[in-house]
Parts: sequence; structure tokens; C-alpha cells
Amino acid sequence: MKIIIDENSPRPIYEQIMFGFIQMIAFGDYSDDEKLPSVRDISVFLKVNPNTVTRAFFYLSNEKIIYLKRGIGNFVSPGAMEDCKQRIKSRVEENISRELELLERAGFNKTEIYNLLNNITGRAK
Amino acid sequence: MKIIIDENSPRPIYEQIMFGFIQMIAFGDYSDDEKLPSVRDISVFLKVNPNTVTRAFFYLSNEKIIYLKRGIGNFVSPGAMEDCKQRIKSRVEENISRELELLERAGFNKTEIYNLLNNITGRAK
Amino acid sequence: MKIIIDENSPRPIYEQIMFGFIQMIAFGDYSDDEKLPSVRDISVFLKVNPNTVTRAFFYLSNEKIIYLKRGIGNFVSPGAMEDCKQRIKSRVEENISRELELLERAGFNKTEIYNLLNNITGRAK
Amino acid sequence: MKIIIDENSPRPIYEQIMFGFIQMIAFGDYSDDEKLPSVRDISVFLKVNPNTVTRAFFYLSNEKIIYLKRGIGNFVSPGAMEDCKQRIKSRVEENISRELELLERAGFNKTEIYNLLNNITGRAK
DNA sequence: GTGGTCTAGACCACG
DNA sequence: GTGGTCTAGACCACT
Repeated sequence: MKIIIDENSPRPIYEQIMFGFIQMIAFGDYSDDEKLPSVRDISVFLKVNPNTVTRAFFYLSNEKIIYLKRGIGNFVSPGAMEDCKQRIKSRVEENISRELELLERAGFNKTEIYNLLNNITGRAK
Repeated sequence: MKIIIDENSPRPIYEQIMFGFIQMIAFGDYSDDEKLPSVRDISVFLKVNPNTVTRAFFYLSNEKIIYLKRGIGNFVSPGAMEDCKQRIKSRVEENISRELELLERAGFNKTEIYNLLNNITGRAK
Repeated sequence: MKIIIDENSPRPIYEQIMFGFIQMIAFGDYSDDEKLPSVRDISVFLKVNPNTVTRAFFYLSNEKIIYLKRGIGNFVSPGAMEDCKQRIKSRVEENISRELELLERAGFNKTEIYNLLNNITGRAK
Repeated sequence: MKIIIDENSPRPIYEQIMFGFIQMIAFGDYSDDEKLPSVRDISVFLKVNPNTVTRAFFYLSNEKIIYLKRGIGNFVSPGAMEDCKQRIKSRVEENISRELELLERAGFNKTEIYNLLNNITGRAK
């Protein structure tokens, strides 16, 4: 369970949980039709109210990333891994595009933008 | 006035306004000690509650980007342009870093990330 | 065995099973005092927890549609066929009435409702 | 406000509220872009917890039947009336179809089904 | 004053 | 033991 809750983040906790599972599924920590931990276990582990976890799971099942078997638990939908990777990819693309646009609108020129990007990826290596 | 309010964005409206001014100042639309439009005019123009504009200005003056002359109006702080460019730059760096980290944690490899970035900057040309 | 379980239906599985037997008895698939399949066989066949089948049978025997001989099995109560047909009929009447009321309350007029009904029965032919 | 909560219904309260608004909008009680009562007011009126109302509104806005203006309230989406009528219609069609199928599978013949339908619509007149 | 989020905790249906 | 629903009530961001 790789989720770490940042209580001070402006993002709601249920969203952090939700995204945590998207990441783990994309990473392959849970495979198709594998059972996820129970709502109660997660809530204890993350020190969070069960309702908050339920909410996260609700969104995930709404998005068909997980499915529910009544009285049994929540399971990873088949094909969810690819779906999650795709979601993350498009989210990232969108956000980076927006950020770069912002630079342009603020008067940064191509070279400056290019350097900035190099800087970031260089650090990451 | 280049600000466009997206009511459906999860970002608060006051923040959109605030950031709009940061952008315009960075771009050079307003120079040092130039008077900004009145709260009232802005609120009418953006079809927004005057309180919301006031809040945006409150934060901006808190950040020393603008200053208030009571009874007269809000003015651009000297040196605000450079300050705003810096703010935008570091914000962008931070955000892009975070997004790239996310890709890594989701199991994307260097090549995939590199291609994705190329894709975005390519499109922007 | 004509029962098909829809795991995704909001209706509980035990109810689907229960209603499946009511249907089969009404249709004449089982006659008075005939032995029903064992809980175990049904649970295997439907890929369902035996408890769930037991619960369905419990309600059915509560309703005097079937009766239990301990250690032997469950049997169709004499006269159950007529009973089941009646149950189905009144259930259907009730439900259709409710649905039509709903249309009225939503502002549909007599003609629209008439057409809608025709449409459905037409299709069914 | 035409909603009446049936605490004993198997349907969750939030769903009853949700459907109540769908009905009222379909009926024309609220028109495009009209503000709905506040969550708090509704919760007081229906003697229900505010969270429950919030949940109903959440689903409605998910379905684009209403939209939210932050800090102001919930509003009817333009075109929601037609949408709601359509939703009700297809729901009703689906349910009635299912009920009639049931009759057939239970061994009722065309004439019996026809009479039953006549009976219901006759009563309704 | 508006809705959004969260906690604490309860009860219930289901398997 | 599993999740679904609900209450009571709190705090917060936004307008």
C-alpha cells in the first residue's frame, strides 16, 4: 500500500486515495480481478474515516476502474491497468501543456522554455 | 484585460483573477506604479462578485505584487514584473516536476516520458 | 434450471433465485410435492454462495411456496403453482401502476402514455 | 416541493430525493437556470441530514441535470426538462417491458396479459 | 449563506 | 466480514 495522505494538501483526501489506487494499478501492484483491501482495513491503515475510503472507491467504480461484488469486496476491473496508465498520461499531458502555455503568455520565449524543461529533466536523471 | 473566468474549473475564481494579473504584469501589460482597473470595473467586466475581486487583490498586495492607495486604487509594485516572471517560472517548474514524477511512479520509463514531452513541445510549435 | 444471475443488478442475488423458482413453479416446471434441486447443486450451478441459496429457500418456505423435509430436501407446496401465478400477477400490476403514475406526475398526457404502452406491447409481439 | 420521503422504502433516501427533483423538473416546477432550494433548506424541510441531500445533488450534477455555482447554489441545467422527461420515459419503458416479460415467462398468454393491462389503464382513467 | 469535505459512529443487507 | 446508507455535527473555502 503505497498511499501517503497529505492532510495539508488542498486536494481532498478521498481524491488522494483514489489517485493512489490509480497509480498502484497502473504500476501493476494489483492485477485484473484481484481483490483490493477492504474499506475498513484501508481506513485503519491510512487513519482515515471509512466513509472517506468508500467515497474514493465509489468514484473508482463509477469510472469502471474497479467493480464491486456485494458482500465480498472490491476488485480490479479487467484492463484497468492500461486504462489507468492512459488516464495518468493524458492528465500529465494536459497539465504540462497548460503550464507551458502559461509561460508563453507570460512572455517567456522558446529558448527560455526549452532551457527550463532541460533543467527539470536533467535533474530527474 | 486578458482574464477569462472558467466557472467550472475547480480553481477558485479569486485565484484565476489573481493569476490573470500576475500573467499580465509578467507580460508587461501593466508597468511599475501603473494603476490597475478598479475592483468595481473588474467585477462588472468579469461578471463576478466584487468581493471575489477584492480577495484576489488582497492576496496580490499581501505578496507585494501590488499596493493599495486608500481611496485611490491599486497599483503595480515597482519590480513586480521580474517578480511575477519568477513566480510563474518556479510554479511551472514545480508542477512539471510533480507530473513527471507521477509518470515514473506509474511505471513509465525514460523513453516513454521523453517521447511524451517531445510530443507536447512539438505540438506547441 | 432457467435462472440467470445478474451480479450487477441492484437486486440481491437471493431475490433473483427466489423469483426464479416462483417463475418456474408458475410455469409448471415443478409440480406439487416435487423435490427441488439441493441447495448445494444449485449453488454450484449458479456459482453462488450456498448461504445465498439457503436464504432464497428460507423466504420461499416462509411464504409457504415450498416446504422442507429435514435431511431430505425442499419440495413444492401443493397448490403453489396457482399461488405463484397470483403473486406474479399482483406484483406486475402493482409495478406497472406505479410506473404509469410516475409518467402522469411528470406531466405526460393520456395520449403519450397510451402510445408508450402500445409501443412496448407492439415490440413484444 | 413535492417530495415525500418514504423511510420504509427499500430505496435509499438520497435516491428518492434525486428522483423527486427529476420529476419536478420534468413537470416544469423548476425551469432552466432556476436556482434550487439550498441543501440546508431541503434537509430541514424533509427532516433529513444535509449530507443526504448533498448526495442527491451530487448525482444530479454528475448527470448534468443541475449545475453548481460555488458559494451561490445549485441551478437547473438548460434543457434539463426534456432530459428528465426522457429519463423517466425510458425508465418506465424498461420497467414495464421487464414486467410483461415476466408474465410471459410465467406462462400467461397474450389475452391474459392484454386484459391485465386494460384493467390497470382502465382503473387509472 | 452556499456547498464540499470529513469524522465518529450506527444500523442494515448481503454472502 | 463486506460495503451501503444515514445521522449528527464540525470546519472550511467561496461568493
